[in-house]
Amino acid sequence: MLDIKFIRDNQEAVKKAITDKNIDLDLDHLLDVDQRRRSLLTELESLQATKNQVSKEIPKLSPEDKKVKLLEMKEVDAKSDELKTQLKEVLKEYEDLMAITPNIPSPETPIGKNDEGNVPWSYWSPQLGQVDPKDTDKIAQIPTKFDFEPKDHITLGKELDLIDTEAGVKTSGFRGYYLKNEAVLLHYALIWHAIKKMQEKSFNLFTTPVLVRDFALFGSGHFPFGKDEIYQIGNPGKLSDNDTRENQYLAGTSEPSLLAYHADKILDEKDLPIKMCGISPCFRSEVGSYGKDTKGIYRIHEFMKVEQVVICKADILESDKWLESMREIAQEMLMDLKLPHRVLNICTGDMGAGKYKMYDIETWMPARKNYGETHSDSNLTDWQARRLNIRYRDHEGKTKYAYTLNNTVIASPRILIAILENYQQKDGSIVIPEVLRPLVGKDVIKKQ
RNA sequence: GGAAGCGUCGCAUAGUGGUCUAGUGCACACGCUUGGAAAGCGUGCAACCUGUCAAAGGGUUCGAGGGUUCGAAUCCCUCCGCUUCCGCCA
Repeated sequence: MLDIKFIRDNQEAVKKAITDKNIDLDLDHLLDVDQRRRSLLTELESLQATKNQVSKEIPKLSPEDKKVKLLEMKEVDAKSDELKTQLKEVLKEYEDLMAITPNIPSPETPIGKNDEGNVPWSYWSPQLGQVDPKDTDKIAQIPTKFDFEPKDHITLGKELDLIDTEAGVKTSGFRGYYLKNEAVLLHYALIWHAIKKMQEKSFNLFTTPVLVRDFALFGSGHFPFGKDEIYQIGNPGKLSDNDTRENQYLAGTSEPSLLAYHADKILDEKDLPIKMCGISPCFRSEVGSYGKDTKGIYRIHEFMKVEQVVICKADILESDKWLESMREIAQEMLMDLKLPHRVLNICTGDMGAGKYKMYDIETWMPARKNYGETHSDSNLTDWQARRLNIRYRDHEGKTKYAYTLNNTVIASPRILIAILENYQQKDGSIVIPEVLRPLVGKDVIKKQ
């Protein structure tokens, strides 16, 4: 959500954001609705003021004057009923339009229509370290080299009895899966490694509700844009269509729950930044991507994620700093695992309405012969905080909307694809990344 | 599933039809005081609409909506949310 006053004062910038982010919104229409909203409010409030005034005088009036006044009031009531009806409609439209008005992207954000407009920002491999995105020779050397034909994670998973998608589909439906044996150990080792890291970096740890209310998903910006992506639970025990009790939803990430933890609060500037780390199962319907990634465990309906969220004061420079330090944490995870990866500066068309600046981190997945998205780092400035009413009192005693940011720490089992495929050996075994060996309890996964 | 209660300006609380222009305490900000601090004293401290360079000023808002009434924080109805107790249960 943007401040309506900001929208009025910065129409060109907002229009540009709408165009660059491919949002279906006519800003002039919103401004027109806002104008009507305000004039109706003004008119209604002045009628109310008249009524209040008259009500005060009534007890002092003579019976005749009273009668006259009461007749006048009948007209005022009729008029104000009419205005209320109009206002209700206008307000509904206003709120719907405000909800989809995008945040202004950062000056460093590339302008582009879709993911093809994303710009590589840096590369990393265990051999080369940090690689400049312009150094094409070095970039070509980043992918893991094999002196044999590498297998994909599906084959590896089957041969080593680690992943069973056939049984998963039988039980759960399309995109179902079971993890087995060492894959289970790897899965939880990754999560444990991530949690411990976040605690060392003085993030507060949370297990979060996955079953959440509408407001949390609206607040994070997952509604109304990504509503299809979210599983709706409805009201268990709902008796009829007239039962208007709130629906509940299965969140696709712990971000909404972490943010909603501070909804409707006025924090103290001294308590900022608030660093939160959430661990939760995540559910995604993937309705928009039926044909994509239909094999294996790349695109699945349920997975586990360790997520980082920062709530900081309303300062672009400070929030930029947090975006970078959250990116570094995510990269540190991949460096711990010695996985080649790259950071993309996400363009306007691929970044989502609420975002100010966004990086994706993609990890090398040999069988795809490409990088696959494993992390997503975003600065939303005050766009989410306005929706969730997360404010703080600054050193002058003024209340301001806070800035919010989020990034993945680790999402599993997708990251297992990179581990299994990059760490596979000629003999069909898989070496376990060094940092995870103490947790998994062995060095290599071999065929029985 | 059954029963009862609650929702007031960041927090806590007062207010049960006109005196509410919503009081008080805490927290917070500024000032006075002080060697410095605490305490004390004073002032300020909600959102929105209007107005303005900014302000002053005016107006609306007591979970949401509707009703009764000349007049509602207060009475009635519906909804939303919360709490407690009983039952069932991992």
